[in-house]
Amino acid sequence: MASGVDSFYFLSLGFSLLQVVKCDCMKMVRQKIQIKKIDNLTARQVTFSKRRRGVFKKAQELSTLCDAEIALIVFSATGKLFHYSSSSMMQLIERHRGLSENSDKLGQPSLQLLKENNSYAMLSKMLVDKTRELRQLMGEELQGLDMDELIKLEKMVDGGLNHVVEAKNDKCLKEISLLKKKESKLMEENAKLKKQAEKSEGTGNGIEQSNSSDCTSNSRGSDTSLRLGLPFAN
Amino acid sequence: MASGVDSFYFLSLGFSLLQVVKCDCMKMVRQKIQIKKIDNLTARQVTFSKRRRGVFKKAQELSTLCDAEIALIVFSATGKLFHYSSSSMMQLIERHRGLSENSDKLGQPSLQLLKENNSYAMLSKMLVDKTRELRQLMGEELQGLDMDELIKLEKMVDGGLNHVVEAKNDKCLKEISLLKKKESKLMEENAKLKKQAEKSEGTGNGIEQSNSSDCTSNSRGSDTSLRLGLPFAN
DNA sequence: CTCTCTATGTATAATTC
DNA sequence: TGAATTATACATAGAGA
Repeated sequence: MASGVDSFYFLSLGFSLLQVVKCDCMKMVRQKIQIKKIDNLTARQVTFSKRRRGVFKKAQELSTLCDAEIALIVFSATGKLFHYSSSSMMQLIERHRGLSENSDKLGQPSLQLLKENNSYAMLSKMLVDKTRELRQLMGEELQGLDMDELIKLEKMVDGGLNHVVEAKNDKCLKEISLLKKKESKLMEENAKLKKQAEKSEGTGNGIEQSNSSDCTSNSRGSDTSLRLGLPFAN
Repeated sequence: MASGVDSFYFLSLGFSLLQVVKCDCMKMVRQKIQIKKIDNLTARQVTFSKRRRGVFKKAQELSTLCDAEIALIVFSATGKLFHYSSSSMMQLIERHRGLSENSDKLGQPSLQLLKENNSYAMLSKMLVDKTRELRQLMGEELQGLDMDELIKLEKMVDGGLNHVVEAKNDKCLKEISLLKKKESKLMEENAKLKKQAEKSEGTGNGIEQSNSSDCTSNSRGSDTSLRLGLPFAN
């Protein structure tokens, strides 16, 4: 209540000031347009270009924000094609066909088409089911479940989590031990080479060559080892 | 120039007034949202339904204003279909097919069938993918994943688990409070009946009957309440 | 056709019922 | 669910380059 009154006063004040300003120096007063074909060709083209971009943007946003699949096809008055689809246009179109009313009307005896549509619809349904299952595992769309089902679901997800963590830890340990092995092997090799280099120090020119060639041939291995090793803080 | 300055003052004044008003009685401050999947399921559904309507409206307006032909297909995350087309969906789709890719025309008589089979195969593939995803969430078929993927998977499953547990706890608490309410109501009733029974004690045979019948009819409710209440140690 | 700029119309996020 | 409300963010008409 109070807020309504307050903002009303504010708006009144705003508008009256605006009016004053307007009388002094404003020329453009944007009209509220009505939705019917724009007469002026140029204006129509400009509007088409602007609004087309707007619609495509909105479609993309909807697809991203809400995890929806969208296909959008636009033909300009001159026949130019613009289109967008969040995934595969063809797939979306076919899915649309499969789900919306019978695509081939008038008793078309296309048995094969019928069959395909049928099994297509079935496949589609399976996909929907799987998707819902997936979403429930991710903790969404849970409102229809009762306590027993929720507990069962929790156990499933918990079990899954355990498996994943286990697999992760295994992989982690394996990678670590593998890298440690590589490390010690390389250190060994390194030490050997250093010794060799010390021996040949007397000749005076063997150092550079052997060092550089060794480095290049081994650098990939040791680099990888170090890079991968760091995150585990060992 | 002058207009710019004027309107700037106006805006300043407006905003400062607005701030004052805000401090007094405004609560809602709309945030600028970023375009990425909305986490909260309810919010996502609400946004989907709002923005979907918005996109469809924009599409219609574009079609009317600029004499364009438009087809729009939207699948919600749950697989529900929404669509619009300014003329015939089929016709637009066919036109799109004809123009978008002239890959294999000329003498291919089963072009349509081919494409349908194609998308059928694609749907099949999607199903396979979803199934694998499902199995991975359950902690199976993990051997192909590297550390990064495993960590990502763990986070996903963990998040899912949290959601499920949360939903379960909510449901549980709700059931408990409902049952407690029932319990107290029944106890009240019970006490009343007991009093009544005491009054009629003079008759000599009313007590037993009323007590026993109350207990049996209420035992299920209170038992459930106790059993469900225990895990939360309250 | 594209881009910019500004003032405005419109869509919509957040919230309540 | 769906329907309001409100304040804000965003889209876009109109004009010019």
